[in-house]
Amino acid sequence: MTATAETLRDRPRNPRGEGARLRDEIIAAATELIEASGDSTQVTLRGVAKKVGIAAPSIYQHFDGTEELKLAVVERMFRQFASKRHVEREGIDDPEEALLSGCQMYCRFALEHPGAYRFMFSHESPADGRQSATGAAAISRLTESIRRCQKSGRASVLTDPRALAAYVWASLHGLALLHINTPNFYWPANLEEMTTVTVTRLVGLTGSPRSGTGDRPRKENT
Amino acid sequence: MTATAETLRDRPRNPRGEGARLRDEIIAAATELIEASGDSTQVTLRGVAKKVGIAAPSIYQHFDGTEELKLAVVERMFRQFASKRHVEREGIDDPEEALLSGCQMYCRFALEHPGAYRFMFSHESPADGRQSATGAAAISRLTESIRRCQKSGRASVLTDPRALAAYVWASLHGLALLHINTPNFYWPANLEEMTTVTVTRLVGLTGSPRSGTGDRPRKENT
DNA sequence: TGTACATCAGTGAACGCGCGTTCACTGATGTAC
DNA sequence: TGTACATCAGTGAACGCGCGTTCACTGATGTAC
Repeated sequence: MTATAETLRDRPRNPRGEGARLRDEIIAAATELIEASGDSTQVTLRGVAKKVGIAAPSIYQHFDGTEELKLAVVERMFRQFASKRHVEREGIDDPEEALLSGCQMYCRFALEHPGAYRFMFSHESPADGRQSATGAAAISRLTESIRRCQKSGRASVLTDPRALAAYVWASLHGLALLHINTPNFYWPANLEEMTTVTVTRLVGLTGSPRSGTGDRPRKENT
Repeated sequence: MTATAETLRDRPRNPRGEGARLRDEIIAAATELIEASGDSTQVTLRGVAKKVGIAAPSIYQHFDGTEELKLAVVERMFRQFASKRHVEREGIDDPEEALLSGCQMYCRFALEHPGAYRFMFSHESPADGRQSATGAAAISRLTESIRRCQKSGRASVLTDPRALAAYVWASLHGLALLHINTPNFYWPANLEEMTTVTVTRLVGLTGSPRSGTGDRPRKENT
């Protein structure tokens, strides 16, 4: 099989002045590799080049090296994540529903992009600075959402909303990651339900008027 | 520096009949490498051999290859973990205190062995089978501990203890892992305190007679 | 007591592989005169 | 309108590296006769 050669021949070179297009293709290919493996060590310049259909050295016209490429990948992932959240939050007025919906979205993203999620929050992620920027935005949104629940009397006001946001984030991270990494564990419920229960208890939600997601036992197995 | 050569010369060969000793040395070296990096890709046969002070092919007398070595490392880590838990649980009668103490121990282990912990529960961990054996034991101990709290009237009985154990485990995992991976995040409290609050809320502890770790706000920042 | 042999605990050289990175290059396209 | 030149978007060969893995080996020690 001369797959590489074929691929190389297949790809038409970008028109003059639009060489930057390749940058996006490279990031996309690297993202796919990470999504597929969940492991950033799989992202090699040669591997990415092969996937894009270019020669490995061509990457150097757009990235200084592997680290810079990985950084770009993580940035893109966080942007995707943020835009997804933006779409999701449209048209939910009820504070409790909004909070739970945001948390569900978080976990759904993790489950739908396990490789990406794993990488975004791993110690390998080169996005320490960027991550805290985008991450800080997400956390402050979560904080706001919790504060709204408290103000409307739907949540316990005993704990500072900023602190609660950290508790919620940490727990959801564990839930999502373990569901991804050890799906064969005997989970008492699916990720969505566990998210609801966890957030409800941590934040002390008093129960939404429409669904009553309070402390009652759900479909958990006995 | 001829460090490698020196190391090789330094190591005396094991007496006849005790070649198996090397096996332990190899596992120990691999464990150190993982603890240092938290990344199993750093565990290479050549790297381990160098650390032990032997030639790389010598490893093949004890392990079939990298995967088998990693499996042995994870097994050892879980054994260490279990023995630590065993020591910890001595002499605590109060059910609530016992539960919280066990959870603290879990998180402390994670914080003290970040690389090991990260690897044990990562998707790279080759211990899918073994992990669920040792892991199942840990979970059933946790379940028992929660059940005892419920029986003594210290915890909400609204949820099945087995389900609660899963909730607790997942949340602690997230807490521990994020404290390890993103220590620079603005955490509202240290890991110990967050563990107490999280477990208390998830399990619905009613407050121990001696310390009152209930829903009251702790030293969280506002 | 001596000696041939088997076993044990490793070694050292070599292989092919994929990797990051460098370097000089190619060929198409726009632009100044 | 023609042509020399600059720029752009890449390429292909080559390098040194560390890796897993193989192979035949070495030298010490126990054991059978």
